[in-house]
Amino acid sequence: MAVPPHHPPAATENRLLESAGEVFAEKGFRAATIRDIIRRAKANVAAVNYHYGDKQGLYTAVFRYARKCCEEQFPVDADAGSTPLEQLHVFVRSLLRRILDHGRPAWHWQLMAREMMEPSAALDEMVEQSIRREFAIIAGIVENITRLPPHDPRIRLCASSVIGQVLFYRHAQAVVHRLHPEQEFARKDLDALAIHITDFSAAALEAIAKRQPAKPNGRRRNGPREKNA
Amino acid sequence: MAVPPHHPPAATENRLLESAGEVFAEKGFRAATIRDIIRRAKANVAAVNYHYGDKQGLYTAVFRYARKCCEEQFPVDADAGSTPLEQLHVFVRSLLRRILDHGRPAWHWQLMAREMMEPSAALDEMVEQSIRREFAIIAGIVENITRLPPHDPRIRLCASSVIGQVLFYRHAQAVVHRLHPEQEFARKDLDALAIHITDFSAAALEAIAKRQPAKPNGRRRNGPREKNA
Amino acid sequence: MAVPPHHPPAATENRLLESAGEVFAEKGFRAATIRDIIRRAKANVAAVNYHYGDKQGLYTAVFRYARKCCEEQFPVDADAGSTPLEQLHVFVRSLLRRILDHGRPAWHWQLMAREMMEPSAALDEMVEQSIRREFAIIAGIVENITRLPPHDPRIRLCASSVIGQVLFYRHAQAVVHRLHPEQEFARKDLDALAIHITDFSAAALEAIAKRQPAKPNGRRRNGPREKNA
Amino acid sequence: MAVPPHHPPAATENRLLESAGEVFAEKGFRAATIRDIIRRAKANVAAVNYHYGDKQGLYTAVFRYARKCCEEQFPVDADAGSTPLEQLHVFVRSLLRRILDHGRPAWHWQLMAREMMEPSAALDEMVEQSIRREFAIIAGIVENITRLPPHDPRIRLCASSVIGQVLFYRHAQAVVHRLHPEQEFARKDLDALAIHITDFSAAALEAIAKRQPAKPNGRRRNGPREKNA
DNA sequence: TATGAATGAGGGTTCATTCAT
DNA sequence: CATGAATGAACCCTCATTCAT
Repeated sequence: MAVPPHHPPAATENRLLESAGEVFAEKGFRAATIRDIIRRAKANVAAVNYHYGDKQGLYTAVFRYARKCCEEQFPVDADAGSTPLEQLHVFVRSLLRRILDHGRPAWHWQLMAREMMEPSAALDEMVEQSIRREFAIIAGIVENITRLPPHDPRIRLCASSVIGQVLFYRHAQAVVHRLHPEQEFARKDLDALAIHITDFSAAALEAIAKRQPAKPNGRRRNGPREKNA
Repeated sequence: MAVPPHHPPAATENRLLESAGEVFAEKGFRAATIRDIIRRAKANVAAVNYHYGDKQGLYTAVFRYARKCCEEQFPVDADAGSTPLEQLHVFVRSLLRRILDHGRPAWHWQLMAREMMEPSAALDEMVEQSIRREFAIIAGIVENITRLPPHDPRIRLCASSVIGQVLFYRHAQAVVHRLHPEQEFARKDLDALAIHITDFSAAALEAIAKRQPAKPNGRRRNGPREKNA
Repeated sequence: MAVPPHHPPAATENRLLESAGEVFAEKGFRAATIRDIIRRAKANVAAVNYHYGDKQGLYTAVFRYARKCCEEQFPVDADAGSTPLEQLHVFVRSLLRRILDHGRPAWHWQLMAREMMEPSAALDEMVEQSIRREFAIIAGIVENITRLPPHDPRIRLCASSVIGQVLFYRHAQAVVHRLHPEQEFARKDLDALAIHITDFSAAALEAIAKRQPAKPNGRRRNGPREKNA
Repeated sequence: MAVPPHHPPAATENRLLESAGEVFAEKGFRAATIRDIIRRAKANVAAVNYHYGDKQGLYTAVFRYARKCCEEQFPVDADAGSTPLEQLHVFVRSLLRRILDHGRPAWHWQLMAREMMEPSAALDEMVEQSIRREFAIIAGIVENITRLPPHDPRIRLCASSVIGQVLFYRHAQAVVHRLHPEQEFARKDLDALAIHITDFSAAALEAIAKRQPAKPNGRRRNGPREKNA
């Protein structure tokens, strides 16, 4: 007979994590109730405290679990795409799919969005363990396209501009639904969105690139005079 | 002489709205407790119920109050700036200041961000009463720059791209702080940010314009709406 | 010019008493809220405390008001009816109408019923000021019919039997409605009920009367042997 | 040997039911406070919510508990007593004891009285589950004594007259105490009362019987219902 | 005299957590 | 290991009452 697997009833823990992820994402940490979670997981009310100490412990466990799942499902392939522009496209499309596609775990990025708004210790871990790396990737792509010097602060700004365009559809999804009900978020719609964001960003970045080689002689705009031009 | 006002007109109500705004923005609707709010407002537990019916009533009142303040403080001047590019800059800078500058009420956009993530009836009102109008403004600016036909869906996408870049600093502020602690958000930093976003977006929009079949000087939506129809 | 009436704004007090009577009768003392009362009376929230000290004060005032109204509307005519049996009929019918007829003040006996179940100081006053007199009347009638000696305890029992049959339709009205939905309580139904109760009681009382003159030789029943007769 | 029961089976629940019964009977549903109940039951505030959902749930549970107790303590023996008159006596005495004797649960009929005055869903259940059956019993007895045809409405009136005499001492107990302080309610006093009410009612019913067109010995509804239809 | 804003005690309910089994 | 009954703190809300006007 084969040795029984390490933790036969780890099944309970997994169900707990899945349920907790869904509920936390749906309702937020405070509004989520343990009883809601254990009901979905068909577990006992004491199971949470038994396995994770308390509600907070379950929450952080959920985050680790989510990151693990996410990494397995979307391995970071920094060099997908042959040209920088293609890399940009792949990056944008991948991010867009991850945060909006109804794939598993669907609740991961909803949790992230919540954490961004109301950070807890979980966010620190998230930033260090994955976000920083992701940001470096897009920064690298931006650097390649713009040919800006490696530590030019504009790289950071441009990377933020790219990411901001993408995250908009997660953070402001409710507003988009209300303003433009015709906008859907099926796979093909996401890919169309990715193309737009890529084009938009590419044009901007290439404009910067064009100003680059010639060295900063380009007249920088100071902004319009405040009132009467 | 007029009779002195019955009470310092609704002093308690105003204190309540201010405190509630802060607490709701900080903790969210659920997590915010009435006791916290009335403690800050130096009011009584029952005051909320008396003036606003219940917690929910206070919440919507806070939103209306915030919108009123916001409109007084930042009157919509759709046509500030002489050229479309300047209009773009004014719009971006103004939005950035509103959502990040610590003007009064400082908590307004934090509340908005929460509503976007977890919409309630308050968001519907907000969309209809102000967001839709704001979006129309930036869409108009985009239309002028790109010379796209009025209802081209790309206008909506581009407008979203612009707004997304701005909102990023509100919604993902916590992440930005952690990734780039050197980024500050004083007035001058915001203005620098506005310049970047404007430049980035302008380049992208002008690239689109260039691809357009130079439908020559279509009437620029520029001057004030004709007064007397 | 005639002197203005004693209390011109006694109108407010009257509206207050009327409203309070209705609400107290409907919901009971505890469940009735001052705000409910003043809303119906179109009065101010402080009016109750101003005029009657507190809720309890209003309650007792309502009772006095109710008794006054009742006495005006149904003056006690102990000697209505020429024969004792007719007196019995008049008494029963009158009581039945008072407690069930939808006349003004409709809520008086509902209040009484509540007080009987959960006595307060108001009941003491009510007993001394009217119930005792009413009971003496029916006791007198019973005495006349049965020819029992004036202080025979059976008089009290019989009077209670008569009254019990009548009150049943007020106190157990809800049950009657459920058990016998066909039973209605319009004026004519009440009068039919009165005839039944009178007949029923008269037969019982006359049976006692018959046993009377012959002196207590009638075998008194001890009740059935407990199990096997 | 069986495992020892997990807990003293629902000891808390029973204490809760008993305390709740007392408090509800004393103060009524609205005025009764959960905190009062749990204090008497030496239980926790949340126990009520845990076991019964909410206050209302506890209330209906109390009613079911009371009925169960009552049925165990006073099993319905419709045919106790050999003659109809003896049956009448047994019925009256039994009802009187149940509603006034301080048997367990002492508060049951006080609750019932409250429900009759201010009905809730609990009354419906009570009517269907026990009152209707009880009323059928007394109606059957009345039918046997009066020899009225089975569905004669007078049967219902007479049964109501009997029950009304009994319930009077429950519903108007407070008035009786004030009017006739000498009336006591010990076991022997109740039995004396029962004799009076039986005699009073018997005389009335026999008078009706005498008026009946001697429809001779119609089958007396006496023996047990035939077993096998 | 009459008003309505303000108060504070206390109500029902919810919830994370613990503990004996 | 796992359970479910039990706990107590804290929440939102209601209400009679008061006070300055």
